[in-house]
Amino acid sequence: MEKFLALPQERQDIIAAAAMSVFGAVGYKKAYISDIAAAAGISKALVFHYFGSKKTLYLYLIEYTGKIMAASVQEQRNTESADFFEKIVEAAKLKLSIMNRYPAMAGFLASIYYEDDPAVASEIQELLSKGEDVRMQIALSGTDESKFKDGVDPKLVINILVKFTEGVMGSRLDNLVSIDAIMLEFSQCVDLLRNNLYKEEFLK
Amino acid sequence: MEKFLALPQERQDIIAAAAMSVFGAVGYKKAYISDIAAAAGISKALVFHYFGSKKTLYLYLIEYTGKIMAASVQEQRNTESADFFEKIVEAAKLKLSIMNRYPAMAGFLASIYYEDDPAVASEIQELLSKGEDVRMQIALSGTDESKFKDGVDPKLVINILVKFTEGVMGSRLDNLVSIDAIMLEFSQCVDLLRNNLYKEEFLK
DNA sequence: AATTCATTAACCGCTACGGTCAAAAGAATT
DNA sequence: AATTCTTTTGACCGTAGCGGTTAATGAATT
Repeated sequence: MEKFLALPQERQDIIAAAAMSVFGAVGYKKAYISDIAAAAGISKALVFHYFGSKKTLYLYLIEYTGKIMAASVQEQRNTESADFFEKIVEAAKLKLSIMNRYPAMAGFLASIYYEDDPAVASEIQELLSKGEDVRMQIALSGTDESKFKDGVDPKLVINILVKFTEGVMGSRLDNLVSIDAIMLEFSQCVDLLRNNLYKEEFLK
Repeated sequence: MEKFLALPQERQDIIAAAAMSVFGAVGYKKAYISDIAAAAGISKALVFHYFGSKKTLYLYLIEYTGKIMAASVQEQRNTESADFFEKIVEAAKLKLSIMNRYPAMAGFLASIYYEDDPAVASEIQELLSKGEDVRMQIALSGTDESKFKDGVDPKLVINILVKFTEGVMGSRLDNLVSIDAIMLEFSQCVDLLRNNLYKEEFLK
């Protein structure tokens, strides 16, 4: 695997993205090295040259994504936005930026959760315990309920925002709209909600 | 295929669900009859006895789901709710009820969209042209903009609701929460939005 | 008991998988 | 330009397992 790590970063990204994409789409067993190689635009033999075996590649990806997730959560902790809506937006921005750099990662991480092939099942638990979902951590942490208008249930607002965010993230998986456009739209929507759900006096 | 159609409905449902689930998860080529048979709790040979070939089974499912979709859209047309929010709720209810009866159908339909195996590619266009997405039809049809408060952009509201709905539907795919609970929560959220985004005089 | 029909285990030919390797194709060095 | 060294691949191997068939099993019907 040293061979692979000696490659220029850009090349590593291409290959890792191809592998994550294929593994994520069909799971460990049905993810064929030939598919991954084709997606990366290299020969099958070269993949084996870099990683030695399919299992090694898979485990490398788990470790790799785990590190990125951990670093992201860390980064999130540093931006201590006070306001509830701001937190949501920050979390979404972070996740979108990750998905921008590693477009296939979300699908890969999701697939790990369901993977049950005995060849790799045991090694998976490790990552799962570490890489908690970013959004939930943010959304569920101390909401300042007093800011909401009377009659507005904060739990429902959280639910709307979480599901809305999931919907936005989901739509990103396929299509071709730019990150910036999505993020702008997202911010506007969140603003609209804040403007109409917060009491007047808390609108900045 | 007459053999299959002669089966009790419940049995047909089990087998169709298993097939949709596997096809939907991994696509036509990597969906093995042995996997489908195992998921349905029957032998591989029996699947061939019912359908003759993998392709026949696949095409049958496309036709089958197409009919259900068409019937649903029809049913939707009959419930002419006047109000925008009500329309959203009605559409979501309809889709949830379909997903309740045919849990694997959403995934299967989604997968059809990306299917590019030459063995079945041509036959797929047929369904795609017919089975337009239910939500969009509803959401984008004549919105009564005048009801919204000043400063509330209806496009953003539609976006929030569509993405929120997608998020709700997506969460349904995995977990075990009951349809009713989801639907109740969903209605509450939509109500909350209406109560805060409509002008006072339109809140019934 | 003979007939019919649903169901399957065992099988067949063949595709294509994971993995190897010798050699082609480039770079770098002399 | 010849030589060495590294990167990359086409062709190959053994084998797992695919789509599909068939003979046999068993339950029900007459």
